[in-house]
Amino acid sequence: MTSNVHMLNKLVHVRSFTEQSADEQKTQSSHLTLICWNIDGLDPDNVFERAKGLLSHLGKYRADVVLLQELVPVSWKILKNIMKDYQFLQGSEDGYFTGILLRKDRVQFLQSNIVKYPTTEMGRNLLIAHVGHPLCIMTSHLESCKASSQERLNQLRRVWKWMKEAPQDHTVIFGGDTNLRDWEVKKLGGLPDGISDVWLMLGEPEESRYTWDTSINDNNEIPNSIRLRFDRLFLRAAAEGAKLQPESMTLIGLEKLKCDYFISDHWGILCTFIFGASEEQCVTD
Amino acid sequence: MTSNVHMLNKLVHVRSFTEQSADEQKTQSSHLTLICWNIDGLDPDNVFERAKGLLSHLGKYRADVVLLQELVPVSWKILKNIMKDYQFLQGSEDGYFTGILLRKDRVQFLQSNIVKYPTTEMGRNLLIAHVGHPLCIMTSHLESCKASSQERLNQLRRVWKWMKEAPQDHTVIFGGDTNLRDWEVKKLGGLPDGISDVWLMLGEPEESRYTWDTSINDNNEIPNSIRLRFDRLFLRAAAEGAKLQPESMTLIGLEKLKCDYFISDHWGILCTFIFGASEEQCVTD
DNA sequence: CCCGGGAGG
DNA sequence: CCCTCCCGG
Repeated sequence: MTSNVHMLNKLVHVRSFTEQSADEQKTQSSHLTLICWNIDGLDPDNVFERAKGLLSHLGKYRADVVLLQELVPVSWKILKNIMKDYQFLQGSEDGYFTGILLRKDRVQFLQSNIVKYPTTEMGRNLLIAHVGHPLCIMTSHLESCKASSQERLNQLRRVWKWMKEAPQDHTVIFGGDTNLRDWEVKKLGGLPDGISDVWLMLGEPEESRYTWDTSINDNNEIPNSIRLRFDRLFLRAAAEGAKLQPESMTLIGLEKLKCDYFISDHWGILCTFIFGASEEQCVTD
Repeated sequence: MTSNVHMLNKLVHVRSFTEQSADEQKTQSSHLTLICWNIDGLDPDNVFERAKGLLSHLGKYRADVVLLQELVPVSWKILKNIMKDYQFLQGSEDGYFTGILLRKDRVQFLQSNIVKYPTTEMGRNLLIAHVGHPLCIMTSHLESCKASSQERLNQLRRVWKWMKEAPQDHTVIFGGDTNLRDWEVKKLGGLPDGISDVWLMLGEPEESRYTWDTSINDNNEIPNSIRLRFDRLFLRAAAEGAKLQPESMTLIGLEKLKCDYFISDHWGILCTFIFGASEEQCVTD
């Protein structure tokens, strides 16, 4: 394990994690950037090259907030050893788990919280970080597989409940691998009042619809072409004051590595938000 | 195949199919008796002993109408060769199929009809017989297995439509293996106006609720105890004039054969109806 | 003809 | 982590 970390420290361009581009400085005060990605840490194939690819993306975008799912201890250690300018929060110590990475010079960590799903059979939970602005950042990897729809929807209801009950002065951003099918959200009566799906807010851009797509991604060697929007961001606005508006959403990790694998069987989501006055304020002020 | 029929002709007491009990004569003018049974003709085990058991029951009750599902050509030939006093109508020539058997001295056959289910993947259809009184008799074996719920409900809607649209002077009796779960009927908004579930009309007698019951019936070697009301009778009253009222419903085929098998994995339904004046007539005449 | 799990595509 | 098929319970 330790030698793996050393090897990767050599492989990646550590430089990229400490420098800051001019473009980035230009926008940093008005924007929040976020990456959400299930990195398929359970797949034992081409672990090093895939980790290298992941680090390359994380270093390229230097997002303010990184939400990861299917981390395993070895990948966690690798990231932690290289991304020294991020605060690391993990959903669990062992098995596979989620993580929240907060860029220290951009978001001020205040406190974190782990919420258990009482009936999960896959060890899933909800990881929450309260940070400055104020923001509440959440991630989860909801129960996998079609057959676990009921449990997944239980977990989704719990996520939505926590989003609603977060402090009213906080903007709440949830990002995760929801494993959701559209009919499941419909079954719950659609999104609850006050919670928005960021991809819907952006007008359902077709090019960032499917985050899991076996018509392109053959990491899992699934012969059927199946495309699903498993990975989603939800937003709950703060009650008043400055609001956060989604600005763009693109998918990352779309390129094949030399080993003929993709970084993960999921694409990553790169999303930018813009801090702005609330609509109410625009009208009334 | 032919030798099978000969063997069974020797085995069964053919006598029972031509004699008539005193009790039967007493009630025949006022009552209609019906048997509905999925006889599991696809199960290749103990075919002769099970067929013998079936013939024994059919000879014992000499029902006016017998509705069978999962007949196969060999069982069809056996029954046809022995039950000479019945008119035989079959839903199909090959594979497995449904049949309507009409006791010639009790019900007058007028015409029959086979209605295709356009999207069945299991070759299912609706078999209809118009007989005197006038009655319209229907049977079907709706799409099997939980996974085929959607197709099964399509077929159920079609059955109900045909029941509703039968000539208004006819009483309509449907009996078959519906493979229905209660939640599926609820999903359709319950029984449509004008169509009744005979078991419900009789006050939901607990002892004839489950027609498929692996807690007792081990023909399928299913270790879990699962009880379902797959086999159902529906009734649509004639618009006016004499009505048919359900009187009793009992399950048959509950006893084990010497081979340690039951006749079928389904119990049979034995149902009696009584011809009587309609409620309206009772009040107004 | 139930359910769940495992293999293969 | 898709789906279907098959098998065992």
